[in-house]
Amino acid sequence: MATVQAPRGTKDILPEDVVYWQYIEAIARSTFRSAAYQEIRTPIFEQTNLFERGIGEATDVVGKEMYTFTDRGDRSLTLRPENTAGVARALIEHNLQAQGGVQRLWYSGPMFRYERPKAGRQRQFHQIGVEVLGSASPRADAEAIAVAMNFLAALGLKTPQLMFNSIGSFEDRKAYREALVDYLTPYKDDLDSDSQDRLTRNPLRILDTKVERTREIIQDAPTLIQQMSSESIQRFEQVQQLLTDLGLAYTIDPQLVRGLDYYTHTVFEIQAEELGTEATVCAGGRYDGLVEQLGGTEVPAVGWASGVERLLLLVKEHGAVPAQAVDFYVVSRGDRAEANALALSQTLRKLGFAVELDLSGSAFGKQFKRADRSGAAACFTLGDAEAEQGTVQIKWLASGDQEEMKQDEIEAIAPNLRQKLDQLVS
RNA sequence: GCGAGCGUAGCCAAGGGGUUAAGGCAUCGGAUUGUGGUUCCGACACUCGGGGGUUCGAAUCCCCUCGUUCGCCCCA
Repeated sequence: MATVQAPRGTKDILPEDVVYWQYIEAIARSTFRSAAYQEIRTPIFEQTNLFERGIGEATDVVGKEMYTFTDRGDRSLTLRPENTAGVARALIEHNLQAQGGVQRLWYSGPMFRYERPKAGRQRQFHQIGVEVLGSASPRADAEAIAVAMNFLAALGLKTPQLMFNSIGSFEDRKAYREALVDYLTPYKDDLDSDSQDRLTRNPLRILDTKVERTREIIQDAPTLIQQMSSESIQRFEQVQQLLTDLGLAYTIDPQLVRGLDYYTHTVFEIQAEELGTEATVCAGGRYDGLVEQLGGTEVPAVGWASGVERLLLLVKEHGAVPAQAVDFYVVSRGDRAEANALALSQTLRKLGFAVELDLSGSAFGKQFKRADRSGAAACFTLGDAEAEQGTVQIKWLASGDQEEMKQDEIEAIAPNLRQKLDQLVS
């Protein structure tokens, strides 16, 4: 490409799409407010080792997807590939847990992963997520999931499927990893090459392979739940009970393993069938060890993140986010009238109206055409005659009714204008 | 990172070696020089993502490259 273009896997969000983003963000805000979550904003880049320590060096995200660079001070920095590590870091750094009780936080912003782009997957993408820090209660898990479901429901998504599993404690997983490796090692040569690789790096991921032969082998492999302590199993059952009590339908998916190392116990995904391969619209789980692993005290936590681009695909499909129109459109022609029109626009704006001023200087007919298309309720017209007499024509575009008034009366009749606008809306 | 498809105007597109690159939407101008939503007329790609090659001749064939889409991997 000879001309300039956005980097691969990034996208401009143009005004016609921004209305959808604002819609999603507004619903997120009100959903989180209703559950007493507070917003937190952390840096878009962090020290590289935060992610290495938090997410895990063996993960794909850290191993091959990070945007890492060295700054002028020779520091290794990384554009955040997710935000849980950053929030945990902020919690530690500002001693938020010392304020006692539970920290319920939410965030929204861009994340970066070096991946091959496709529909619903970009290199710069956006996540809205929540983190509940400081509670080990199964109710925290259930609440976080419930809030996620509230959010998706409020967005009007009809078919979110909640997939749910427990991957036990770190100890459970360690025991399971050994059992799994013991079981698989004799079959090593029969495994696909990816899985052979994972046998040493990340054996749990072999479970969700799609390779036929490997699937056959893992059919009879030991299961995680067999290795889980009775406490872990009890915890798993408690969360299930709570979800059931809340009337939330879920499917237990024993194959569900998250890609990041910090998860413990509860893991879940919410999927929307319509999206095909990139169907996961929200994912998360419990991460009891993360804060401690990053050098903080022991802070049990649970959270999730939702991909805004994917939500956007669904929300757009369901249509119907009203474009916001201006209240008034101001049309003018002639030097004095045009100057008056600018001043009038300002007056109206200061009175609280949304006003678009036509700057074209073209024929009144053309300007009216634009007034019509702008969706404004009324058009204010100023020409030579009005400039001469200090008047302005107000035409209500739906009815075609036109009235004339003095320019300096506008302030006085503002309440009437407001009233008319409100009537038109209802 | 691997395999495959696609790339013609702001948008949706036809055209698959022969020279004027269909059509629709949008936009702009006019009919209507101070009054809109309809209608009618007109304008709107020295050029087919970019670079190179084959050919008398390339949007059409070949190579490279960039972007995108689908599958794998992984993931929100």
